[in-house]
Amino acid sequence: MSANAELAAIFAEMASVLQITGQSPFRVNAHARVARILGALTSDVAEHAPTPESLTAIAGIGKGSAAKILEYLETGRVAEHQELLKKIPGGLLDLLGIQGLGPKTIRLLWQQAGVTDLATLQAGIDSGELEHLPRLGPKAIANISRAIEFARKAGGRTRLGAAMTIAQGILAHLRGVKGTSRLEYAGSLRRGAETIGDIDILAATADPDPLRHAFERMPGVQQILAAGPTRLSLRHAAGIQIDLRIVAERSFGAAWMYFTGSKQHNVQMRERAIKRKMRLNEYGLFPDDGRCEEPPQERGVEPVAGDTEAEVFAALGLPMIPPEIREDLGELELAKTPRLIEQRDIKSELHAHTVASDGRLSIDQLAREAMSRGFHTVAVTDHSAASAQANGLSADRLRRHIAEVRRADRLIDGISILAGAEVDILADGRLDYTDDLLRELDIVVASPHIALRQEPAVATKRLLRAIRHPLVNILGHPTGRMINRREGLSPDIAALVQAARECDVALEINANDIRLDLRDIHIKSALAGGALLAINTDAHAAEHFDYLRYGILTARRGWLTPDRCINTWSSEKLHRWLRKAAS
DNA sequence: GCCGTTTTCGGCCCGACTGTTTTCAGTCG
Repeated sequence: MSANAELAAIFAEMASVLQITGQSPFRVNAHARVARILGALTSDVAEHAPTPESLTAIAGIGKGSAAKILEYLETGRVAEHQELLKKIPGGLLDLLGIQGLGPKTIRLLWQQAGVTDLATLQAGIDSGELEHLPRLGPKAIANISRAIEFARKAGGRTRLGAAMTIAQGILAHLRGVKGTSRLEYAGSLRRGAETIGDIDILAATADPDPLRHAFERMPGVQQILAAGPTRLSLRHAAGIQIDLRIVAERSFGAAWMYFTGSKQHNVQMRERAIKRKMRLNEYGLFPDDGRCEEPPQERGVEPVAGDTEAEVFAALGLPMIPPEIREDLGELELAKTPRLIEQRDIKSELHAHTVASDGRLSIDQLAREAMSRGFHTVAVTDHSAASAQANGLSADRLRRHIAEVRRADRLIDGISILAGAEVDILADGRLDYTDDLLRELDIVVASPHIALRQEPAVATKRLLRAIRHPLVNILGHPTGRMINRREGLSPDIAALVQAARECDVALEINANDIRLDLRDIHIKSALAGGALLAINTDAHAAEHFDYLRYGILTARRGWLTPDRCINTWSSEKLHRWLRKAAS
């Protein structure tokens, strides 16, 4: 783990302990915010010999946190963190993850019933002794019990692609309900986060009842968690919570903005409204008339904006900020939003497999699928020999495969088919094919598949060696991580970026939603460091081309503009770039 | 704990819903 990630974990843990021990919520927030900031930094906090001044220059980090960061960099620990951990049983921190259990209740359970972890909580529920605690009746206990069961079964956050599929199904189901004029997904799903905690759906209708009934009775509903007039919340058999919020059409923009978040972005937006003598909530942006006893929408105050998100942003003097970058990471300081990459900008697929290795498509089928997506170029990049589990190609098989690709390229009009390979980066950084063989290819994607538990320094050296190989064009899924399955490598991204820029190698954003590698903050680092990026689906089947949307969402989260992505280039520019690398 | 075109002290976003409550605390997003 990088210093940034370790420090982020320390601050997050401190926030949790402070919460359970009943400290000021503002102090808790301050720690949580520092954790978030550190986790999203694009450069290593240990670099450039940080000083108290350089650290407090970062918004949200004050003198106290700066001192703790420096203490960690010097000694490898934060004394106050260690002290805090002694104050409560470690198992209590796990309980914060259970839906419906907050810090106050956890403290109550601990101090008055001796609950110290998940096991003692479960025992307390089973024995019935918790029901005698103040504010905890049979219903509350039953809810906690079901939440534990759900957390155990669901096993954490849902992958972006899986959540998107569920959300589309629900939208399709609700779209048929009469009177519903608008229906959209929001939340972290709309922001394109790599994993989704719950699916947020927003609807506008003049007649909420039919919609509420349709939502509660749709297939897969396991438990209704809340069902008010405008907000419903339920658990779905797919192992994810789904929230529906119903608003009037005139509030849709403000509500969509609120429901899309992120939470921290919303806080910043509302504070900005206050500074401008206005008040922002999910019903609209209202002039502040100084009366705060009742919210403005309930007093018939005419909103300044609210129909559309663009209106609300404009009324606050902001450009339309794309959902993917609403993370309170500097987006409100923009005078003009960068033109982020879009799916229609993509004109080539440069990493795809055929039946020659572990794909399901022939060369011909792959080419026609790419053509149907409007691409001018597709690269056939089957696995190299070391990937035996993926039926990787020996040198002889690759030579015959190249000939077949060239033949297909001659026979099929309308797209250029490149002969390439996804060549394994061996544990020491050597490539799995000889230079003579690599020289016969139009494009080389070099990727790590084995030895993915290497120490960061070893991994960095290994990947740098691959980037510096003169015949490599793209570094494929650089960390090899698989979401919810394996962590992958943690190389020094800044070092990879610098080498990639010097060697004119593109770093891949693998669009398969189990990979999404590089991830958003790495993309930001790559942009800051001047490296090129590629967005590839790593298709093994026709439908895998659909992964592109997840690659695009991730790229946008990294603020990627089309010019820096080689897949947006014209055929001429792309092929010139590839030839230049070969010469 | 952090921050400052009203502030170096006194603020710190805003609303929906539930359960155990006779008026609201806790949780969530």
